[in-house]
Amino acid sequence: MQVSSPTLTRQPLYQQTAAALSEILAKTEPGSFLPSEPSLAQELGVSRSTLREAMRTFENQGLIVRRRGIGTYVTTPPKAIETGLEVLESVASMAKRMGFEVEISDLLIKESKPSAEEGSIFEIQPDHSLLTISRIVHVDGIPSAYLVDILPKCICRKISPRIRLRDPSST
Amino acid sequence: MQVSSPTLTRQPLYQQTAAALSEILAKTEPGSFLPSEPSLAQELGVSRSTLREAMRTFENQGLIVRRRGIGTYVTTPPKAIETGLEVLESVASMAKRMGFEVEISDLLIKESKPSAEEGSIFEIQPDHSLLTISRIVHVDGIPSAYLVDILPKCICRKISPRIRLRDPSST
DNA sequence: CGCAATTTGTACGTATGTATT
DNA sequence: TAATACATACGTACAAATTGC
Repeated sequence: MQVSSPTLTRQPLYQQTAAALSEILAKTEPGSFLPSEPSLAQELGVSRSTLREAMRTFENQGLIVRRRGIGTYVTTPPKAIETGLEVLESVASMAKRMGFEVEISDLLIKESKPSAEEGSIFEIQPDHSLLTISRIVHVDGIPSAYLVDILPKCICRKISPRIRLRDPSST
Repeated sequence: MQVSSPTLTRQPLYQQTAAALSEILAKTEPGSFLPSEPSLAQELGVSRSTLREAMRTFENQGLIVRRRGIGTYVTTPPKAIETGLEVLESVASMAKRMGFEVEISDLLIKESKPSAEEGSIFEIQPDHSLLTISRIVHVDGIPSAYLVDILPKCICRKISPRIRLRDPSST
């Protein structure tokens, strides 16, 4: 199960490996484990580093889960979809990884108080603030996704300590 | 500008490097270039691989842009925020990278026809379908973000060829 | 136009750390 | 304790893109 002939280098080896890996994942029962990295690498004829680079994609997408000391198993897919979507990975990073040109436009950040529903989702007090971040992702120039993230302002620091909002009144 | 003493290994070296790099980024004028990877690596006292692993975070966040043959420069931040937020990287991958436990719940995928506004955003025909994907991201068990992605169904295949929707009527 | 220098991207091999069984 | 599996880290080499000569 070699990945490709060494002479054809149109695509990076790790992407070719990802393609081959994709077929293996498709044939693997959800919940069951993949072979170990060394054996998989040997089977595909690539180094372990390259294999791991290829696996990275699927891990980010949440299609596989890797556990130190245990192994790597294929995720049980969510009910609504057959194989994974970008449940974990963002559309932007996914497209970028596949070699497309990615641009962000219409970035908009709003601060607001939670509605009743939002309050129940996040289990926060009504006086806490929510941030709503929306933007449009362009893939190779065409608008391809409209993304909205809603998250408590307090969480924001935890996840991304570098964030610093300007005074909203100045916009 | 060494990253840390070699004996303290509480945190992976590339994360310590990311922290050090973060300070460098903060002191770097937006739009200007960083030193080359070899020199930066030497300055920080780590290998180029480790430095690149550290840079990966910021690249995914869109804080830096790397150009082969040119160099790496710091992004001009969007108007609304002082430093970058997860404009490119999803909340989930960011949190995961920082070592938090990440779970996805309440995944919901709806198919619909575009509204007038949505049609103008995506520049598609009214008979094309839109997919609305929503889910809640839990970081270390607490609900931390509500994410909504809206994208044309036709785009979906391009970005994520592995997606395969089930018959909506069966849900 | 080609050629060389610079810079990031990819790929490999090896060694060691850490978690699980 | 030992064996296994993934995680991290290093060094090296070459490929590919860009710039300047």
